[in-house]
Amino acid sequence: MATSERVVLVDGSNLVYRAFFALPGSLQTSNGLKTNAIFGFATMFRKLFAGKMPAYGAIVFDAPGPTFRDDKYPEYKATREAMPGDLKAQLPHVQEVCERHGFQVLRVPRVEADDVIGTLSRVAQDAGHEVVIVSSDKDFGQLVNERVKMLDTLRDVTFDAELVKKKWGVPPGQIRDYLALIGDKIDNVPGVPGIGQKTAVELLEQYGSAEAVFAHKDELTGRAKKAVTENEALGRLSLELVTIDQHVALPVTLEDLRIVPPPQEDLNRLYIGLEFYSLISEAARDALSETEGKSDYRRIARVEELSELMADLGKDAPVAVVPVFTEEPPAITEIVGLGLGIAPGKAVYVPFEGKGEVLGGRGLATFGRWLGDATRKKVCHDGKELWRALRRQDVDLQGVVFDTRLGSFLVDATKIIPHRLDQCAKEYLHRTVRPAKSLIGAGQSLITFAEADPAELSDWACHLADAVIEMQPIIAERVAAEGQTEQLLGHDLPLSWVLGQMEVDGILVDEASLESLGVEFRARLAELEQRVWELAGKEFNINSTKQLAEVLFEDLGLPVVKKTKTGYSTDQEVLDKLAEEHEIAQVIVDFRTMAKLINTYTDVLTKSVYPRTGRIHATFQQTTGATGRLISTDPDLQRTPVATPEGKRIREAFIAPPGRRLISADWSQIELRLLAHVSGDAGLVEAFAKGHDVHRRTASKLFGVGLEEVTPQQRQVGKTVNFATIYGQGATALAQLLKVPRADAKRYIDGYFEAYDGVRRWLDATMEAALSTGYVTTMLGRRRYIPELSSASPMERQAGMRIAANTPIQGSAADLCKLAMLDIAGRLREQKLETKMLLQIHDELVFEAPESEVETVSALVKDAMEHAATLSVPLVVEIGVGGSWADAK
DNA sequence: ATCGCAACGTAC
DNA sequence: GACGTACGTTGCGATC
Repeated sequence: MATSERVVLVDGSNLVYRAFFALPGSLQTSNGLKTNAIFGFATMFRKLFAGKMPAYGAIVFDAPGPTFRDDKYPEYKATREAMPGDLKAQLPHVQEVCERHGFQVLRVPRVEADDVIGTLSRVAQDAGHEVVIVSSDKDFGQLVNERVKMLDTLRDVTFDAELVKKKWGVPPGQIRDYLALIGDKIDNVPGVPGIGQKTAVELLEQYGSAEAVFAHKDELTGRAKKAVTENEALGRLSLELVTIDQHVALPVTLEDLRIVPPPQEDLNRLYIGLEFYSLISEAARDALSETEGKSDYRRIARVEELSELMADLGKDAPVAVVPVFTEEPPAITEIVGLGLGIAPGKAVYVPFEGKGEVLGGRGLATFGRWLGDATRKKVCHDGKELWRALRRQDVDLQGVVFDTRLGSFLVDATKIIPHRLDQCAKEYLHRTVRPAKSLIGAGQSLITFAEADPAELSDWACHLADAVIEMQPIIAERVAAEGQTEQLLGHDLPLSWVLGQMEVDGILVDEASLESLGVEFRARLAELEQRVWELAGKEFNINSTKQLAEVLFEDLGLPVVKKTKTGYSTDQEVLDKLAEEHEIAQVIVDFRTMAKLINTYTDVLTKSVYPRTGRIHATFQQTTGATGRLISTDPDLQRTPVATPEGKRIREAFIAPPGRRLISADWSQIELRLLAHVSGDAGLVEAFAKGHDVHRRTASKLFGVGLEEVTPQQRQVGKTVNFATIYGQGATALAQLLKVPRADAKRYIDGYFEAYDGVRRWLDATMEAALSTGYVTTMLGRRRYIPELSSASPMERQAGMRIAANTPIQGSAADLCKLAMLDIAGRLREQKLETKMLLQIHDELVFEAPESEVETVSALVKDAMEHAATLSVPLVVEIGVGGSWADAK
């Protein structure tokens, strides 16, 4: 028998309809031809060929005229509406797209497309081929087996027998019975009226087939019995209608469907006519890589092969290492396998767990020697994530010489966020990587990577690793061109390991107190809810701003303070105003506060605790914050409440274990000090140099009073105006913030720039430089490009200006903190201290220290943070120590 | 059912 | 028109 080849059978009308409705009608050529359905088809071909060209293929449509089903049941498909004109007009072009991919278009008179596909599928599998049916129609579920899969290209889900069962509740062998029972609205198949999806699944589980259900109708009970007894005839008819005939006579043989790819130029010409410019470049690139030779992807099956592979791996050229996890991080997952990108087009997949032949724990232990060998050079895309996962398997990843994710961030932080591998492959290689969804499904049909098809998984991992090894030199060159190589290799890459350690260590949480806090808050929430309902005179969902607005502004007739894009605003500011009018407003504010604490904090934090350690192991994103700030996710610990008494109680649940203490160290007014430094403003620098209260000083200038005469209210204004500068705020915003007339706010701003004219000059210079170069820089020379500055919209440009004002300050503060973290991590290591750095909250670092180290570490940390950089103003760090995070502040 | 967006609130 | 950087919740309409 010939070797197994791939046969792709496309359910033409299914795809054409779905593309038509899924893609916007705005997709059209300049002369008005709608192209959404055509585009859907064209992108499908790109997806199909992303792996390899199938050997055979056909697109099947229904031929006009009746079929045997219509003879049998005149109402068949009778309810179907005529094809929309916009779609009909696209059909000839769809056909052309198919033909120029080498696919035949089949229409067989008196035979429905389903039966053509069914028959071809049988012929192909009998010949030993692998069949892919492209459709989302559940009818085809009945054809699925070992050799036949069903592909939903729009959702990127491939159905095998297991997924069919998962999705519809019955295995492929029972799909026709299932459909016979429940019917099919679209095709107007009646089914057995009275039997729904749930009952059908139950009946088939018990009896195995529709036929058997009919045979045992007397044993049934309740509604099912009545339904089956009364409608058996309809059920039998339905069974005939939904059964795909796999033995129809066809005017073609499988061999007639062998794909002979027409010249690429033909397709390009067609795409140019249809204005599918993005696909033209794709096609041209695909053609190019085709001429460069086929990719060499393989899979390691035995440990012996592994040893051979490891011999010279990464000795000279670095190797891309791309992990496949059981499920998508950041959930704590295990490593399923590693893709190794050895050279462009050449990759290997090393499977440790999962389906098919795998190397198991012994394989990982063996390969761990290579992973831990610092002399073997590796390239990662997010090495921290790999390092962290390997740590759980007792492997210490060493020898990472480049990280494409960190590199991409330094090339241009904001063009793509958060610099995932798929985004980067698109940006730097113009390559679309196959989405994970296509291997593991989504939603209800979600499986783990360990359960994915081994051949596909291997191919996918090789693709990813290939992308990384091909991206590396491109990104390295761009990083160098931006002058960021030192930043990458000297700061960001080393810092990633420090962050990884922080993530692995995690912060200890007092779960019991968090939970009792939750119970208490919930009780209070219930009371507040009752009170709101009482005052409103009815029960409603207070969380719904829509319902709430209705109650406030329609039922109670309260005055509308401000509006949102879609209706009335009910935010804090509005409620504060309404509190003067009606008691309900304050209760709603309290309700919101309580709901927030429960939903966003107590509940989420409790769920985030990792049972094995009793700790929360958040992730620190290094490539998300546009200014270079670190970002904590899963959970977001940087937003742990601190302002209110209730919020503080949440921080009390973050604790040190017995014999240890938490140390919190935070910079005082880091951003204002940086503003003083970068602007060199004499007054501001002097204020900090002399240790004056800078908010008081600003207030004294604004109000023209002596430092001693500044009232607390005036100082508050000074503080707000100081911050306004950092954020590039205008008079309107400041006025709202201070609740003063806009004219007063304007006077404050003018007064501010009069008092600190160095700041004004710096802002002007920064703006000028930004406008001419298109970017701003931070202390360490990191760049942020600001495309908004050249926008046609004045509003966008204004936003660009604010970004330009803020980024050097916020970004430099981030730089400073990263420097301090690197320094501290190094010193803790050198001095063999047991203290662990756990959290970074932008200007605060939190440590867990043994009692005996508290004094040493406090001094060490203070010193490192205060001398992270030499500025024209002193840096001041405040240290707190306590048993909990709340106490340490 | 699933997805994306709006509104809101929290931190620095 | 409006305050820079973020994350994450709930609700809700649209999608298929």
